[in-house]
Amino acid sequence: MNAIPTPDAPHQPRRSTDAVYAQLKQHILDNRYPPGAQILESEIAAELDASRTPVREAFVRLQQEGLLEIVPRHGVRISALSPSDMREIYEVLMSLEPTAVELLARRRPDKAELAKLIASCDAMEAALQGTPDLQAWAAADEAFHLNLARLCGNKRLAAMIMQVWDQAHRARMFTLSLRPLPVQSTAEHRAVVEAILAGDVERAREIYHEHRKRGGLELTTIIERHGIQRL
Amino acid sequence: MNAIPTPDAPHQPRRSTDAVYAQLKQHILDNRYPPGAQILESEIAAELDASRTPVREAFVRLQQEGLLEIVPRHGVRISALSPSDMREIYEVLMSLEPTAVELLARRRPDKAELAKLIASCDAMEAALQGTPDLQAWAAADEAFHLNLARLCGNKRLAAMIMQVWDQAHRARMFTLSLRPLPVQSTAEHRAVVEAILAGDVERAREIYHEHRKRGGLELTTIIERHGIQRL
DNA sequence: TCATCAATTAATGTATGCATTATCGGATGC
DNA sequence: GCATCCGATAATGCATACATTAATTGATGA
Repeated sequence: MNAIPTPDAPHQPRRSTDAVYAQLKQHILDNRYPPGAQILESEIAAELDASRTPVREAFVRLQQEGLLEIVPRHGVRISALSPSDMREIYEVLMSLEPTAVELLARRRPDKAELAKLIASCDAMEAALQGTPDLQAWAAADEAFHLNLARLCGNKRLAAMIMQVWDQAHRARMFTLSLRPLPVQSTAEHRAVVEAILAGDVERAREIYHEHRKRGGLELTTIIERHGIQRL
Repeated sequence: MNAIPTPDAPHQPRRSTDAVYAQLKQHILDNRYPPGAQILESEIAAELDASRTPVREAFVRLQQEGLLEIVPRHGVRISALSPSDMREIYEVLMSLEPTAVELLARRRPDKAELAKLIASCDAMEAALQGTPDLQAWAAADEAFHLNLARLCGNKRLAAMIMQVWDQAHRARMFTLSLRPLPVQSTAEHRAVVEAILAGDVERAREIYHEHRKRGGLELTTIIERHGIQRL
């Protein structure tokens, strides 16, 4: 009779599908499967020690996230980003991320709530001291934006930001060493946090919008200058 | 006269998964499966005359779209929207849709390009003449926003708008008869089109933002007044 | 009578087999 | 020599069988 069995303890049973999904996604983000590459169900299945069924389910999930494309009867292809795709991604981020900042700023969070953001700022600054560690900087940058999305209080918004962020991950990593040292970018992050703490919603939004706009421009400039067509 | 396998024209093989997905989605949007309902793989499979495999794939896709939830080992439940979910959805739309309008307006489209939007405006006005036809109005409203998303020139942005729009579909239908006659809303649509034609990017964006803001406020008011918790 | 627990039932998760179809290679004809 | 066609091969799409685990029911004892 009880139609809704609400489990009090949502203990997560290990599903093969989840493991395959997580590893496959990691491999794509790590550029282990290069963009445009065609991959086979059975290869992945053998590699991850699973059958084709969970692999297929993972494929469907990753397709929805835009990380690969399922071409019926042709197999699966890792998504490659064109310059136009990069434009799309940055347009979306320029829309969503300032909104996330605004939502967060409106809540008037205290320093404790922003601890992770502040830590990311510290890490970014540390990464630029002395010999710049671009990998470390990128990781801190990513953590900043991830936590910002999480903190905004809107799960859908957060999920959407993280989705396009993931889509652009490889492109960001690729252009990391081609762009100027992200000193300005680091300062902008710090300024956003301060505007949030000061309760200046409009300023926080504005700084962030400019930050994203500049970042997008920088990236597209690099792409054009190097004539990159797919990444 | 043999069919030469043209690499650029992939004739779409009819996949069972796609059919199951489309029908299942339609049934959810039509409220045939009520929110919160638990559904069984085998039931759907029998109903749509397929095996469980394509049904499961459709489930995964629909979960990614937020229309249902897969609770491991517990089955599948049709998503129910809480007032908080509605807030989230409108926050996302208030962010994305004005951006779509802005992108479209910047392109300086002519009347021909906006034909579908103008037709939707006409249809909305016609639906309010004499005895109001709310169903017809809602269909025209939906067509307007859908085409706007398509026209903005950003596929990712469009997909995101349509996704949350679908999530809110049932709630909109439910509250359709509870809200005041959408005369103001209809006028705002027309005003947006005119601002786009006039090339006034900022005004188009502003009108649209207010339009969405007012719509969200209206809906949340209704939800609160009626004490609706899930829909 | 109620609570607890074991055994049954049933549904999900996974593996595998089968059928369809795309790809590739070779043979044939011009 | 080149294009075309046919057959072999292999990979996907779907169906189904099996394993695992959750829900249910009945029995037992307090």
